[in-house]
Amino acid sequence: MKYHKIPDETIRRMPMYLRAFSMLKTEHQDTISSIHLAERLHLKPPQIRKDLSYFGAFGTRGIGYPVSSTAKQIRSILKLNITQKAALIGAGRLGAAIAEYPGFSMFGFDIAAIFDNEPSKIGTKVGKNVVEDISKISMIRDLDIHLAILAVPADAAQSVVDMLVGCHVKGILNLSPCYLVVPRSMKVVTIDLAMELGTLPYYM
Amino acid sequence: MKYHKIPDETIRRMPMYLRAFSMLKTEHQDTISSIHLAERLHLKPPQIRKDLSYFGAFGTRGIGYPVSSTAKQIRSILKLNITQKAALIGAGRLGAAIAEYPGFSMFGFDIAAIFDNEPSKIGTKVGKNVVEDISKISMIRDLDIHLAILAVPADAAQSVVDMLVGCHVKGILNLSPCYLVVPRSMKVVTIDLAMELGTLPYYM
DNA sequence: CACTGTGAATTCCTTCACAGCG
DNA sequence: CGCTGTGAAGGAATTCACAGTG
Repeated sequence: MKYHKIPDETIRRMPMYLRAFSMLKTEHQDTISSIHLAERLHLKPPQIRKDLSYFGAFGTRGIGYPVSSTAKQIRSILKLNITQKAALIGAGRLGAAIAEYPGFSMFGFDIAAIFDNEPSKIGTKVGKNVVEDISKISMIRDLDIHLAILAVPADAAQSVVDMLVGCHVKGILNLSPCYLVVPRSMKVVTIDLAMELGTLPYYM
Repeated sequence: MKYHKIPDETIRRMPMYLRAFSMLKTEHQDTISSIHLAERLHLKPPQIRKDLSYFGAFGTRGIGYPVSSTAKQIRSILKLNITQKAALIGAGRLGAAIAEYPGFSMFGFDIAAIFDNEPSKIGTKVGKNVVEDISKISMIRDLDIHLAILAVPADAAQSVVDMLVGCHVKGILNLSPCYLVVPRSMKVVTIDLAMELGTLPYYM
């Protein structure tokens, strides 16, 4: 295919595809057509074919996509073929839930450090990590971590982000309901539970 | 303005606007222009003007939008002017984090019941509610609750949803990484943390 | 005059329709 | 034949540009 800018929406769907292919693999299915994959994911078949074709021709005509090798391809496109270390900031209830969330490992994420500012939490174990004092946040740089998950109160989020900039963090998953000011080199994804819930009554 | 279908993306942004206007109100600002609001929200001014204009002419030319009355308008558009009761299914770590999440009240949400299937959790207090046995899920119908938040393991999610259909639930915020089969009358929003995190390394 | 409100233009994304291939 | 891969068509959302107004 000749040059095309890859739509952001396509990138957003790639992890969906990765999850689907991973699950198919555990089901010992070795190929899947765009039609059947579309059914699973509530998408249209041409959508899937076009999305995947941006990155190459992974499928076999007449058959479909080989599960195992396509999963591997997607993993390397998303740079999830190498373990991605992430730091978790905030060891409250939400932080603890995230630390023990089993779903990250399928994508190759590893929570490699946890920080909090509350003395009573520092030194306790959350998931597999011991909570460190936020003042030791430069550990993130030393450990060569480039991803952070923010599970702190909204009014603390920006000041934590400013620290993370200095630690060479490149991507943030922000769970606070607030807008973060970051350098252009940093990518932020914000998830705001209340906002997502806020659209539902409109449709009911 | 003549008839226009309102874009889904506009609906998705409305809670953002509501949050922004609510915050402006607590800051005692009484008007805001689309330019300044756009700066706060990292959007473009015409986007905001167009979004709001789908629902009417809330602004004052030469001045901007009146904070208090626009907030009220958005709240009623989203049907958040009346308290929306929600049931929380799953009282694990994630469920507990959600039960105590302070952000829901700004949007008028009230977690009115919590359910779990684990005997050790039933009867304990999480947030302001006592955890009920999932077998009592029909309480949802009796309490006239039409929203549910799903914080259960992925393999349990579909079976819970099937029960919720019978309870006349109309909207679900699903926090499990899975696709739910629901009747057309039901609206589902799924948030998959790992998937959101999965896009970040690509951009780094 | 400074801003909103809005048709028109543009950009972006999805879907179609079919050529091409195993 | 059945499915992928893909230009082209279509549709949706964003942005522009400016008329309209307090």
